[in-house]
Amino acid sequence: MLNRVILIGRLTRDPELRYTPAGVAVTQFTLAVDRPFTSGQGEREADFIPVVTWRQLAETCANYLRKGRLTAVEGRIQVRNYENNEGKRVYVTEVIADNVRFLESSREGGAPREESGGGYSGGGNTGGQSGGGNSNSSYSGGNSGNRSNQSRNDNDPFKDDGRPIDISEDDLPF
Amino acid sequence: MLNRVILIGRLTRDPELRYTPAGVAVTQFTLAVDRPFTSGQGEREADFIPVVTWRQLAETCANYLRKGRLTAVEGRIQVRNYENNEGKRVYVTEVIADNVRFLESSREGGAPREESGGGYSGGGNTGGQSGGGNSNSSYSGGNSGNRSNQSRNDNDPFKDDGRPIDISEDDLPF
Amino acid sequence: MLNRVILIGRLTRDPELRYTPAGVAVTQFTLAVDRPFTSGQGEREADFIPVVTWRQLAETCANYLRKGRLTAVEGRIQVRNYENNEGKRVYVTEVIADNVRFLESSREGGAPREESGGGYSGGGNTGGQSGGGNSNSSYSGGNSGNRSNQSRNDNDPFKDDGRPIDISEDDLPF
Amino acid sequence: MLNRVILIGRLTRDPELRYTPAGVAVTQFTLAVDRPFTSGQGEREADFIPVVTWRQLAETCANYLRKGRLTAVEGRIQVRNYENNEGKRVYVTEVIADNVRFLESSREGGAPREESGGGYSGGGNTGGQSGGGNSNSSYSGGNSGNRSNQSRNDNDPFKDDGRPIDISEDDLPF
DNA sequence: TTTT
DNA sequence: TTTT
Repeated sequence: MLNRVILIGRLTRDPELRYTPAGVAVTQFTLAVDRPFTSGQGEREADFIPVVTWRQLAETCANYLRKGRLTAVEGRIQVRNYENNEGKRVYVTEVIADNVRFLESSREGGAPREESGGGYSGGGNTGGQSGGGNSNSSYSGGNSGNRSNQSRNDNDPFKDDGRPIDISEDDLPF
Repeated sequence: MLNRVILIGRLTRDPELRYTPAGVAVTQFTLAVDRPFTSGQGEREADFIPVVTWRQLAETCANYLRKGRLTAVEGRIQVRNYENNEGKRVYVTEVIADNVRFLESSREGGAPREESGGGYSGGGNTGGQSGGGNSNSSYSGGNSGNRSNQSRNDNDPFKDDGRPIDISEDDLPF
Repeated sequence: MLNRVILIGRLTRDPELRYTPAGVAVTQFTLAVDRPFTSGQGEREADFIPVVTWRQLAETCANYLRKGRLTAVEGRIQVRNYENNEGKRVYVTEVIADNVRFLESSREGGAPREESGGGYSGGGNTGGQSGGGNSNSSYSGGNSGNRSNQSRNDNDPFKDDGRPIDISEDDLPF
Repeated sequence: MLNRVILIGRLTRDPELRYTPAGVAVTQFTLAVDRPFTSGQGEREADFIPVVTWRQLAETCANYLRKGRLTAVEGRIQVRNYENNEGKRVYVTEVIADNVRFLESSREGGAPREESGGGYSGGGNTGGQSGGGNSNSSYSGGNSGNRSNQSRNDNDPFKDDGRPIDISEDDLPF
């Protein structure tokens, strides 16, 4: 009845933009969020949390987010499952974001911006923050609750095999 | 750097209380949280989100929560992983709760209270809400960020096989 | 850049529904939220937090919420200010809710339902939870960030003097 | 029963550190949080939200936060009230923070660091981010729910008149 | 002015 | 009284 998540962390890699067969944009990235304590061995650990955005917000994330950037994400936890090759049910947990804030612009922290062989096909993702400079931009997406992209396991309908995402149109609740 | 989750949903089963070898209480349950929209087929779906509590809060949850009860949970997302029998890395995502609110007392909604063959060994979990009646109780635990219990997959160090949880003491960050 | 509030508490009175001159519905109520600790004198205290909802969500809240009901609210903090009669600036802080969950239906807890002399003019607020029984209902409003209603001080443009709310149309950001 | 706020915004001024008569540190600052929409006149507005931190977290905030810095805050809404000189009840709403994240280090954005005549007496607030550079620091305080500092109105027991805060010891719930 |  |  209520499902709200807020995360601040850094992208572990450049975001991946893909499109459903119907042309709906989906961007996936993983946020490394440091834990607020150290492990028994005194090491600082992090949780690596997969995040999914849809439509306009997906395009914006693909254009402006990069590996290493500090980012705030607001959304809800979604648990989907599918049957893998061995007939075993696999559970995938992701945060479906409806609000993403870019806490670092291109000029500041994070990894150096390498526009090269990114895995995403959004095109035109040059330019960074138009106004540039120190103003941390922020974009927020619609309330679109959604199915989501994830590419960890075999037989995953969202697995990235180079082809468009294979889901029926009417499985998309928008 | 920031990781906050708030959920309201209903327990899918009675909670399971177990103890680490060092005697630390751990309670696991799953919250069914209805999605705020219907699927393409017009069905109302839910996310089933595993929740873990530790120590005093674990005891209280085991004592007062039951299948079907409406419950609010505050915590953080934790992603842990382990290698399964086939040498494959398995990822488990859970909400480590540090605050749980019982939105229904024994008298109200939820499933009827059946004290019988619960899977937990906490003992003495009778009594329900002392004052009972209409006062929704609420208990909050320490800040204990923690390793967690989960019992879906083979080789999971937290899998419930009847024996105490098999983790090294110094893997427990408290 | 990010502003998110989640509250669970009880209504201190029946909600008040009013309309802007343009006919936009606004409902105001106050949530009593118990503090998680006791005061120096050992008394349990509460914060009384004003909540404002707009449009469809306002109508639904006016119809289904009543004094004493346990309620969850999601929204953002808004601070508005105006000059009072003595030329002093007065600050008003409210939670603008975009999501409200009714954690108790009419049958359960809360105060008895007295439809009588309510201060709101929404009309037709009979019926309660259609399906009734144990299913806690929940309604969520649009993303409408908004100016808001409040009736504490003199000269407050939102003060309830029986007449419609006196604000210019183009002060309403929707 | 549940009261959680998460904000990201910029300090409108340097933080103010003070001490209760018992020597407990209290730091107050205001966060400017841009609204996610524009006003009827097309202007981007902000909410100015007062934040209060206590004890160790108060010291850390006074040492490392400065006007203009992008900051994340986690806490709860508190509404306190007192009678002013004219015998009128005044309500003060603040966010009592238990977790503050410094999203910009001294090197990056924000106003230039002017250590001079700050209004706080914490002393030794030199050094900035030790390691400096790109690592955004973050400090989290205890669960201390607390009475709080604020200096807007006459007769406010927390008003800053240069002398220590005038509250009875046993009004401090810790 | 406050809820249970 | 407000930040970028």
